Amino acid sequence: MPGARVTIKDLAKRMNLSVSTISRALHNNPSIGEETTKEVWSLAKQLGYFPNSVASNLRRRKTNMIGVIVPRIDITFHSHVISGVEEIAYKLGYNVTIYQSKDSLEREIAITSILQTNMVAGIIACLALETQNCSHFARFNSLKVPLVFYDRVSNDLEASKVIIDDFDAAFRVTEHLINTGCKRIAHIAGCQTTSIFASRLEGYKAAILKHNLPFDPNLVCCATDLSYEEGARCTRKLIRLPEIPDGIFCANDYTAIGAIQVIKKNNLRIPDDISVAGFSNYPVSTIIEPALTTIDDRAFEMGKTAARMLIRQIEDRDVNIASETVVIRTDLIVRDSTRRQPVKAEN
Amino acid sequence: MPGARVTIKDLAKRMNLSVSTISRALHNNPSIGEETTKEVWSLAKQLGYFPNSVASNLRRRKTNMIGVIVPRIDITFHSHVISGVEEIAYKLGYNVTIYQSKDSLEREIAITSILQTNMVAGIIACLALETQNCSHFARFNSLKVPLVFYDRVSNDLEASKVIIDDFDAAFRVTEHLINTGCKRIAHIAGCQTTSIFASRLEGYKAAILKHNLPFDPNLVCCATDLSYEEGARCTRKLIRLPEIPDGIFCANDYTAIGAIQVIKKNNLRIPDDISVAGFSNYPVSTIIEPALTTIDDRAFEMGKTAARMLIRQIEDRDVNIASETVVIRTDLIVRDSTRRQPVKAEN
DNA sequence: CAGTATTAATCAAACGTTTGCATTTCTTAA
DNA sequence: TTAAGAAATGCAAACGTTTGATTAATACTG
Repeated sequence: MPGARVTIKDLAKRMNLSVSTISRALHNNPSIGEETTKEVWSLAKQLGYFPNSVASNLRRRKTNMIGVIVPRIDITFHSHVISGVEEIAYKLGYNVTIYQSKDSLEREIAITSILQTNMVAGIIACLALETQNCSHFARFNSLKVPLVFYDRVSNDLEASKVIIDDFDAAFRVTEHLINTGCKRIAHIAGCQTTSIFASRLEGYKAAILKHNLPFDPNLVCCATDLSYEEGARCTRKLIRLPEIPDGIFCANDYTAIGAIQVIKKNNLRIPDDISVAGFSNYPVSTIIEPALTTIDDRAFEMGKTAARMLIRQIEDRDVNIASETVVIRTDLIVRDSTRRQPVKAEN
Repeated sequence: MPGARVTIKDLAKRMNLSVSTISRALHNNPSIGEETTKEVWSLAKQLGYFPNSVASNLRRRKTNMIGVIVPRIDITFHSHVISGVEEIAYKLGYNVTIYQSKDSLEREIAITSILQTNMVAGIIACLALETQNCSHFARFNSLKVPLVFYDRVSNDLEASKVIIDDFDAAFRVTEHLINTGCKRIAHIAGCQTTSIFASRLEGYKAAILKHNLPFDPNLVCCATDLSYEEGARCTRKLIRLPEIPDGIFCANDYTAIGAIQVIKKNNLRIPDDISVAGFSNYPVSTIIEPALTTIDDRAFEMGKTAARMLIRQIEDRDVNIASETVVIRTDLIVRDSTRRQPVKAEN
C-alpha cells in the first residue's frame, strides 16, 4: 500500500463510476458530464493518480517513443542533433530514446530489433560508417513505422531524409579559397564509401575545374575517421610535396585543427602561406588560432527538422506521406584561417 | 495482414500449443520440453516474431527504461556522461530515454511526472541550476524507483550519487599553481548556490591558506553560467587590478579559454606572466595555445558508474540497497598553460 | 501394482488502459 | 401520452504478455 500506484480502477471504485467513465473524464471526453469530469479530475489529483502509459500504449497499439540511432553520442555534431530532436519531441509530447551504433553494422542491426520490440512510434537515424546495405531498416516500412535519416542517409530505401547539400557546401568553401587567392588547393577527404564525403570531394573538384585550376590527385588525401591525428598526418604529407599546396580544404573541423597545428609547427603562416578551411563549425573552430573558416552545418536545426518531419509522419499515418527529403541551408563562415590580405582573385 | 505483427498467440495457434507454453519456450523455461522449445524458436524466427515489450512491461509491472535528466545534451560533459550511460545500459539490456531540463526547475518537475507515467525502472539525473529543493524527486522513493544523481546532486534526499571530489580537485590544481611559482592566484568561480562550485572555491581557499599565501577576496570572481564570455569578462577585470594575479584557476574550461584569449590579447605571456588552469578537460583544452592545464573529470566514467549503480539497485530491488555515494577519481592534467621554466617553489 | 515423483503442457487471471456498443435516464416534440 | 432523440454512463472485450495453480501423462520405487 505504500507505493501502490493509484489506477483508474481505484478512482472508479471511490466514485461509484465505471472505469470507462473515468477514462473518458480524464480525457475530457465531451460525452461525460461537466460536473463528473471535474470531480474525477479533482479526485485524481487528490489521490495522486498518474496515468500508466505502458497500459495505454498497449491498448492503443502505439507509443510516444522516438528511437534515435547515432554513431556516437559524444560527438559534437550528434549531440547537437539529439538536442534539437529532444527539444521538439518534448514540446510535442514524445519521448526520445537513444542508441549508439558505434559505427558498427552489427550493433545497428541489433538496435533495429530492439526498436521494433519496443514499438517505437518512429525512428531518426544516422547510418553507421560500416553500413552499406540498409535492409535491416526495411522492416519498418511494413510495420508502418516512419523513418527519418539524417546526415548519413541511405538511398536504397524508401525513407525521409534531412541532409545538407554537401556538394554545394564544399563547392562554396573551395571557391572561397580560390577567390582569396589560392591556386593549389588540397583536400583532406573522408571515407569515400560514405556519400557525404564523396559529395564533398565532388564539390571540391567542381570548384577547381570551374575556375580552370588543374586538378591534381596528389593533393587529395583520403582519411578514414577524419580525426585530429589524421588531419595532422595528411598535412605532414602535403607540406612535404615538391609543390606545396597554398590551401587545404578539410572534410571536417577535427582534421582542419590537426592541419593548422602541423602547419604552425612547421613555421608556415596561416593564411599567408597556406589557407585552411574545415567543415561543421564545431565550437573549437573559434578557439583555434587562427580561427577556422568552416561550414556551419546547423546540427541543432537538423535535429529539430528531423523530429518535426518524423512526428508529422507519425501523426498523419493514414495519409501516408511519401518520403520527403529536406536540405538544410548551410552557412560559410569566414574566419582568419582564410582571411588573406586583400588580394584580387588574380595576383 | 501486411504489417500485422506476429504475436505469441499466432505461434500458439500454428503449433496447437497454448500461449503459456510458447511464452515459456521463448524464455527457455526448463519446464518445456527441449524438442518443443526448439520448434517454437524456429517457427518464431520463420514467422518473424518479435516480442512486444510493451505488453511484457505491463504484465511484469516494470520496464527496462532508464530515464536520464540532463541540463542540456549538447554540453560536452553531459554528452559524455550520457554516452557512458548508454554504453552500460545497452550491454545490460536497458534502454535510455533522455530529457533536457534546460536548467529549469519547472521543466525538471514536468519531466519527473513524465518519467513516472512512463514507469521507468530507474533515473539518472543532474539537477537543474535552478533546483534548490528536490521534493519532486521524493515520489520515486515511495514508488521504489531507484535514483542516482551525478555531478550536481541533492543532499536533502535519500538517493545515490556519483560525484567527483571537487574540493580535492580544486585543492590540487591550486597547489600545483603554487608549486610552479604562483603567489597571487585568482579564482573564477561558479554559481555558489551549486555545491560543486562552492566546493571548488573552498578547495582553492584551503590550498592558498595551507601554503600561507594571503587570501584576497578581490581575486575571486563569481560567474553565473561559466561561459567563455564570462571567463573573458572576469579576466579583463582581474588584469586591471592594481596588483595583477600571476595565476588563475577557472571553475571550468570554457572560462579558462576565455581567460587565455584575453590574456594573450593583452600581451601578457602564459604561463610566464599568468598561469591558467581550468576544470573538466574538454577536448578544446588540448587545442588552445598554450594547452590548458586542467582536471579530468572523467565524464564518461561517471556515466558508466551511474548506470552500473542504478542497474544494480533496480535488479536487487528487494535487498533495498541503502543509497550509496561514489566518488570518481579525477586527474590533474598538466599542460603548457602552467608549465613554467623550472623554478623552485621560492624564487 | 499401487502410489508417488517427475515432466510437459494447459488454464485462466492479471497488468491498466481504451473503446465500440449497449443501456439508462431525461427532454422534447407530436 | 408516447415515440424519439439526446445526454450520461456502463459493459465487456481487447491490447500481448506472464505466471501461479492445475492437469495429464509418464516414469520410478518399494
